[in-house]
Amino acid sequence: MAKKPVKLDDVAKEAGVSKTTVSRVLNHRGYLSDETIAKVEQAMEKLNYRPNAIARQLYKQETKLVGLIFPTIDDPFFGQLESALENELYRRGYKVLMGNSQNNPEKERSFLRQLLNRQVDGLIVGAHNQAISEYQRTNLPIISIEQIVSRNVPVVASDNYNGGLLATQRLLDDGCQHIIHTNYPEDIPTPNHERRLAYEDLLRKHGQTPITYHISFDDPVEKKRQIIRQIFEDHPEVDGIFADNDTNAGLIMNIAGEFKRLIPEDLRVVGYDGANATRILLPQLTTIQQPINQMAAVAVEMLQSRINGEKVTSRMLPVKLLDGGTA
Amino acid sequence: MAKKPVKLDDVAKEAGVSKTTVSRVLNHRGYLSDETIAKVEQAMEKLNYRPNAIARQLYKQETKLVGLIFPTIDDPFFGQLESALENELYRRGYKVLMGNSQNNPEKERSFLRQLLNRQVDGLIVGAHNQAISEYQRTNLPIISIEQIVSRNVPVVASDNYNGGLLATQRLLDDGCQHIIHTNYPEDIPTPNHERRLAYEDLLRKHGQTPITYHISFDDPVEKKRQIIRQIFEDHPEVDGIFADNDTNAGLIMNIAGEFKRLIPEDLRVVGYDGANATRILLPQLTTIQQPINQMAAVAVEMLQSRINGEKVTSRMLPVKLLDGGTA
DNA sequence: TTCTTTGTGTCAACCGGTTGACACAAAAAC
DNA sequence: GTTTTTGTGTCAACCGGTTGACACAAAGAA
Repeated sequence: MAKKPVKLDDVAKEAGVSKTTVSRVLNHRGYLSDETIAKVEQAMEKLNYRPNAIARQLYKQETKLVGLIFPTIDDPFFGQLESALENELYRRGYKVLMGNSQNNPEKERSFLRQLLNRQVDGLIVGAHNQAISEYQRTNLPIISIEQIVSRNVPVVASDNYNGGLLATQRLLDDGCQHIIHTNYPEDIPTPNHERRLAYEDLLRKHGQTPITYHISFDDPVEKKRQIIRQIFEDHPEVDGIFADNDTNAGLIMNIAGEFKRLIPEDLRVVGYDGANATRILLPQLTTIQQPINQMAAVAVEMLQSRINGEKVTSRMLPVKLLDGGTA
Repeated sequence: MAKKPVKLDDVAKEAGVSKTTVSRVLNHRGYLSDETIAKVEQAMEKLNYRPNAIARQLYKQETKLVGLIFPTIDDPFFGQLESALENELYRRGYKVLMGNSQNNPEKERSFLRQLLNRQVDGLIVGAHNQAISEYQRTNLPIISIEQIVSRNVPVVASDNYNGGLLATQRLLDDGCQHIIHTNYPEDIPTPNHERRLAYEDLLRKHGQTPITYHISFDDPVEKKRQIIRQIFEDHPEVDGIFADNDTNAGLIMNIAGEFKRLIPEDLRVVGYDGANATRILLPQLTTIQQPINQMAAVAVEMLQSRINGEKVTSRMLPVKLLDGGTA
């Protein structure tokens, strides 16, 4: 039952030529007579020959594989991002090795270590874990998205500071007097953190006191809901919320209902991300839209350059405010 | 600049032993003295040695990679499904090669052809394209999810017929007189199609005329919206809709607003899937929940069995109705 | 003392492709 | 009629690990 797979040699024997000739037919190189090509192709067809990709990779020293390391894929933002990355990479002949770190440093490290063993030609990462030393001492081409990984890894990010300004300004323009912000609980300078800085800077300039609640990206939903309820309990006067992502904005809108707040009459909400899936399910949400597909395209382009041995520098892309009805 | 990567031989030389010994240290096999082990490990550390995974794969004839072929990953259902699959596979020591067919048969075929070249140890597929002959003539272990691929590929599906019954029954119990269904436009017997059959059977049993509108999964959103508007225009009397997925249910709820229908007073809606992301953004939606994580676990378990050379048979998992407020 | 057994490590073949070097015949140039 | 060019194909080394077969020394058994 377990018949051995057909190999190059078998085809060569069947066609009455040498391995080299078959390989040449396969790769269209060197001089071949039409007659020989036909013979070889018939033999391949007859034996249903499939070349062993691993053997080729070993010799060529390239796998045409790119690893993606992100926290999860079950999320509107990351789903769209990885989907766009896969598309761009496929166009350039790369396939994708996907690793979800789940914000588990152990898993991320183990994953990384394996990919570093010449399993991939490059890496695009956006996982939240810092300080994984493996990122430093490798010369595998790496690009990071919306995340600072290491000094020598170029970053693709959207203009988070301006996004924070746009969102906060909109709430101010709406006349909100008590604007609260939710953000990811980190004091380290991630791009996301810029959103908070913009919010705080602008709010202070307008004489309001910034208040930021921390919601971990990977907390279970129920915990997120708890924190949001806490906002309404601690600050019943709140009349504007700038959420650091659309999922949280969605939760806020639901819980506002629990507290009998009408949106946008009693409470205005601005989200962040503007991913496809949330645009479809929550079209009424006003949000800051990141150019997700463009970020993917740029990241892949940069990675390709690095694989080609060129130097690249970090890039920042513009965001825009998308009008729904919630602010 | 382009310093050659360190190889097994270099480590052997550094430690003053043979390749075999280093390989043994690496794989913990055979008799080794503590002294030798220490010497070798020091040498590996000093040279920052990383074993070449490709070379190992070539000899071992296994890659510890599993390919996933699905229409897209930018979708609540598929996002959660692939996320769960990745998790389960990782637990068993497999990494994931992701391919989004985008319902592009060309891409799916090309992808498949490449993976078949001994790039992966197995495949889990849920792409919508039928009749890709490559699926037939390979003896690579394959499991399919919610999709019929080929006679010899076992399927993991949820109980779609019962899901259709539950949804339709709920609308009937609510007293709906004019129930419409949306489904994917295929006449071939996919598991999804069972939802429609259940709807039609049950509706006829209650003396109502089944009406099904077709919405392609991969249509652009605007087209989907058009079709839904058409429903309200063609059938202003509609008072219940059973959507074949939650995204469509979300669109229906939005467009119901355009037509001044209140939910659930004027119109009741039942969705399908109950994925995490939609549960968070649309908690008010009544829907049929597929056991997505469990389906992933079962699929991986089945795949592992097939890789081990055991026979497996298709499995069907139960669904349940989740109460929101829309029906 | 001689014959196992156990510990330690080396040799060389192997996995399945790719390719530079080279052989040889036929056609073209001198 | 040589010499050069062009077309066609083969040989053998190589990519970087893994492992069965085997050599040899030291310890234990007969």
